[in-house]
Amino acid sequence: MNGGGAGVMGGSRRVTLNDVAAASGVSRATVSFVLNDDPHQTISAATRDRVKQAAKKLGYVPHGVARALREGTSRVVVLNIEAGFEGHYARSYIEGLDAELAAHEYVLLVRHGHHTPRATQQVLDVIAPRAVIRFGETYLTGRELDDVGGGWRDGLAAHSALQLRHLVEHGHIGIAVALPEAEPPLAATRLKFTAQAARGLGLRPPGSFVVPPERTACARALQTYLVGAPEVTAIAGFNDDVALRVLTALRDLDRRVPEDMAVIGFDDNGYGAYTTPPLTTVKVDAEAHGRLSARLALGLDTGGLRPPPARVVVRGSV
Amino acid sequence: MNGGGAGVMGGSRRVTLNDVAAASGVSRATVSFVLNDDPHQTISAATRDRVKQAAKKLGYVPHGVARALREGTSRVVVLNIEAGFEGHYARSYIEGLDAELAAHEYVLLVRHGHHTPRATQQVLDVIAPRAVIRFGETYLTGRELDDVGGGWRDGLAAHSALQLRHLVEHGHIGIAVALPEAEPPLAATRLKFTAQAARGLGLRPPGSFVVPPERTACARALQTYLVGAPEVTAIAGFNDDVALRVLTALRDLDRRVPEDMAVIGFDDNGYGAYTTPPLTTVKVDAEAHGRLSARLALGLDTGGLRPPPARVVVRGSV
DNA sequence: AGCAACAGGTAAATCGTTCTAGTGGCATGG
DNA sequence: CCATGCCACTAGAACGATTTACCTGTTGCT
Repeated sequence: MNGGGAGVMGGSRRVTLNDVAAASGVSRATVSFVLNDDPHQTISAATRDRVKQAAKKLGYVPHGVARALREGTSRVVVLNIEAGFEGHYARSYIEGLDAELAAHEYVLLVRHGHHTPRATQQVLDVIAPRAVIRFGETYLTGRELDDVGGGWRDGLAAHSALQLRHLVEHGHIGIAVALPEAEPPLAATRLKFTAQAARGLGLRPPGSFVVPPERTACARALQTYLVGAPEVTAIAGFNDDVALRVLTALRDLDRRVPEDMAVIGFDDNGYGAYTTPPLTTVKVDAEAHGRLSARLALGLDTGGLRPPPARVVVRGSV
Repeated sequence: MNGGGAGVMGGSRRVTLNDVAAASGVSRATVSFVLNDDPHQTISAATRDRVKQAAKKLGYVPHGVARALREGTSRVVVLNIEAGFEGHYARSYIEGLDAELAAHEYVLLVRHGHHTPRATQQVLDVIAPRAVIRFGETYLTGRELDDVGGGWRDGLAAHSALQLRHLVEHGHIGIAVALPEAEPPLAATRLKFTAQAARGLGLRPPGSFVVPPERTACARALQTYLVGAPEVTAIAGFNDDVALRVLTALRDLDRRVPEDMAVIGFDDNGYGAYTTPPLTTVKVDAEAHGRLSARLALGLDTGGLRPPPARVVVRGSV
């Protein structure tokens, strides 16, 4: 541990710009210019080399806090992600975001949970992030995707439509949407999208029902709903969690899937492969979306970044 | 928007200590002393009031970056969490950590994914966090829990033992451990704990097998293993994910659960309630553990914080 | 009176960067 | 010969807090 080579010494004093300046016999300013490749300055090649060598030898690494104080903003991007938005989409989104930011020397930090305005403000004051991304918003609106011509094509709306279309293509007309118990904002939006998609497919807007988490309650809720809606032959889950509960409930009610009732999930969470029958679902690769968010947050060119379309993973439930 | 009342003005200049000082007719230093309740300073009650009033009226909020530069460390704690450690435990751990840190005016930021040393170093340089917690380590060793007399009693070791004990209490002697495909560090440790626990219960160390993610491969692997180990009557999953796959595989192999084979999961992920039979599993409430980590990270007293013991959620699979 | 102790402050250094405003020297042009 | 411009670089002022060292009265005590 703590070998002497390059980099971080254990407890010893920081190597600062001053040290590098002293070691290479120039001023602090010059060092800064060299290391930041300031285009407005002309520095001789010789000096440039000396400075770079010295910096490397001393293991200089800029102090982000000082830099942030001076520049007014740190090289950090914060992602706020509310509880309940986890899932495959979020994971791959974070992955892409992280990778792209890292490529530009930025660090991604994620804030989980329910955020009071006060706490949010504190984050701003404490680390002065370059940008704060609100996962919920981004995901819901797909506005970022709009900016590169995606929008309805690649956003949540498109994915909702894809789910519905798959059911229609398999001959279903009576379709119901299964919603989780508590997720008002997202649920409302997605329901809206689904309704729009239905209109586009020549159907009437699908009805919906809430799936409680408890197993017997779940079966009861489903039965009650189905009694009142005998035309329903397919259920579209708000997400895979809900769809899996529906699958279980149908089994508990002795209805066969997909013969008696088709079920489709949303945002493959990985567990759908292990049920009987396995769950057909919509899978979205959000890695590119994450990268896109990163570039937008940094104000960079989004050059040709086109998220791949979502696709239906056909397993056995429809 | 942007009303004049309390708090954060939209785009206007920051309110600094200087502003407060000017407004209350004292020096910057005095303001700092007052607002930080510096015990080594004596400030008259009158001045104290004036300063506090002015600070409130102007909506002063200390600039964390400047403070971090001066103090050498910011009021941020970073949690590194490697991919593959998600689950109920991690979620509730994060929740507790977040809450406790917030109570002490600290902010929790989470770093996801695979962390190169370089990137990790950058985090340190960029935000100079008060502490960096490595989720994997904390979780594995349970050292923190040791410090309050928990240790083997409340750590991963204890939980592994609990899982095994439940099987033994239900009459099982031939026990096998099901492992995920790729998670070497954690898997090895947990296997070690399980072996120790087995010894403690008078059993020989359980054998283990790997559960591939793909469904048919999964069934094949299980069958192969069981042929070579006919004494096995119960399977302990490394986590719920694995246990659920085992459940599916058993069904695919036409073995009844729990009559022909018992299965128990680990770290209730919520999906176990919806299988047939539903999955019995070990549930750990890590909220308190998170709080504990927070206090330790801040160097505070851990006063009487005792994580509740893990418990077995008995459903139907054993 | 003489002197310490203390209350109630203030000025200025400090953290490590970035960046503006110069500075001295040399070449070019009229 | 002098103005101009460029090259290569430097001094020092920010950024916004904390904190040390010091200052100026007042008391209290002998």
